[in-house]
Amino acid sequence: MKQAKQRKKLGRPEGQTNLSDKILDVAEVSFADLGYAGTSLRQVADQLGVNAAMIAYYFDNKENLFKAVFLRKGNEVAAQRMKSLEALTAKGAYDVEALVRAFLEPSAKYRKTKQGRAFLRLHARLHMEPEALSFQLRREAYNESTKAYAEAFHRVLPHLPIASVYHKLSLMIGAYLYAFSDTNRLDELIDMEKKATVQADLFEDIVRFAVAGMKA
Amino acid sequence: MKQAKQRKKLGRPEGQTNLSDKILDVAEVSFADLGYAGTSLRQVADQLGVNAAMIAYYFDNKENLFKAVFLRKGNEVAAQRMKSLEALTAKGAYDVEALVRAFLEPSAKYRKTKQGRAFLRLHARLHMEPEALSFQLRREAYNESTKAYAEAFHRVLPHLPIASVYHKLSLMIGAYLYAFSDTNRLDELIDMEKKATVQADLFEDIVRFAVAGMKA
DNA sequence: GGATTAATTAAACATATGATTAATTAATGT
DNA sequence: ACATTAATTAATCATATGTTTAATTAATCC
Repeated sequence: MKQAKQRKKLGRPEGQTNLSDKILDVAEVSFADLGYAGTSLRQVADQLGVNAAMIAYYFDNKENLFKAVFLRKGNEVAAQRMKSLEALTAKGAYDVEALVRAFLEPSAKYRKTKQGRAFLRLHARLHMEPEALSFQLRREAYNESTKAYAEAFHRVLPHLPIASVYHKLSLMIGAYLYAFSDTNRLDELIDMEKKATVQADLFEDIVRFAVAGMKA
Repeated sequence: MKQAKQRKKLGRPEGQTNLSDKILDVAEVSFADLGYAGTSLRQVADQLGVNAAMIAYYFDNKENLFKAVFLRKGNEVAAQRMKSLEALTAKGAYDVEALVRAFLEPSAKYRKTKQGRAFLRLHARLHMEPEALSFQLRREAYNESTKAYAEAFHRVLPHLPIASVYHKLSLMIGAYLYAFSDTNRLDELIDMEKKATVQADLFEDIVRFAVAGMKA
């Protein structure tokens, strides 16, 4: 028998709840699956069994919540990319493949958890949206590292004009965004019998594809 | 001085208005720029200076309007892809590059008009959304032609398992979706001085990148 | 231990949304 | 010419939304 929606006790609860982190997690999944406009703050709060005003309490408003969700992991990705690039630079020598791996690895790591995959879906959506907010957030999180990688690629592909390096980098980005978003319907398109063949390694496939594309 | 919002004449207007096509056009831009959930039917109607009930009159409801918008050009793309593939098959011989061109050309053509570019933005968004409606529409529009191309690629790349061909095809799709969506911020990232260098041909860049990736 | 601050709920606000219905006018069919 | 059908507006419905405010309770500070 379904228990009647019991009234919660008023006022501050005992102990600590870590509510603001929980809000980020639930919102991340909702933004990933329903998008920014499709996400209702009330529904996010309901999933946590918490009053909707708590979102405003911790994050002021919807836009700010979205920023917090995106930048939480977005900044991590950018930082790890920069760190790997600096390591390669310090080592003195790198090639196209090393750069491709260093660029993609931070995102690839998120594929291992449910919450990480939600971020990757959200991330892919964000990149296909022309809204000002999306552009602003991507600028804030990624401008620095993307420019650094473009210059690094330019160093190992000196025959290409820098504009062409950016073009290719963005083709690589499109490819991995789609692959990591889990929206490519591969499961639907590949017959079961044939699927066993190559469960191989999606990541290595992407690296091979991107390396060849960059060098072409 | 702003003219007061004048009341429109009641009843059927004289002549014909082609309203249902106009609704599709305006909705296409709105879905592209604001997404499905972010699009308000009232705002679409307002842009046309028409009552919101007209959308229900022609398209029943929002979901149905979205389907109509997407399938209008989505089915065109699929049909053109199939036609090109049949032409290649009839000719007897084709290679990876011919297949890549045949697959991408129908979408590339839409880049020439404002309305076509709106479709490409909408199209890219749709592909990164995990919602059931998106999957259903992509299935309806693209399953047949995508399978046909996968088999054709398999014929010219016989050493690759079919599952791997699908993987690569989907990487190529991710790349072109992002490139044609005009959300890749290339204009922002490439400095003005450097931009003049290669305004070259975005389409040829994509073809080179994708051909190399498929063959890799 | 009393005052202050932090974390929570309940209630309400203003507004926006997708959808439906009834009335109205032009076009079409007979 | 008249009846029917097509295309439109105005008004309304029910509901959902993001946000704000006041009340309430626990934790922390002095």
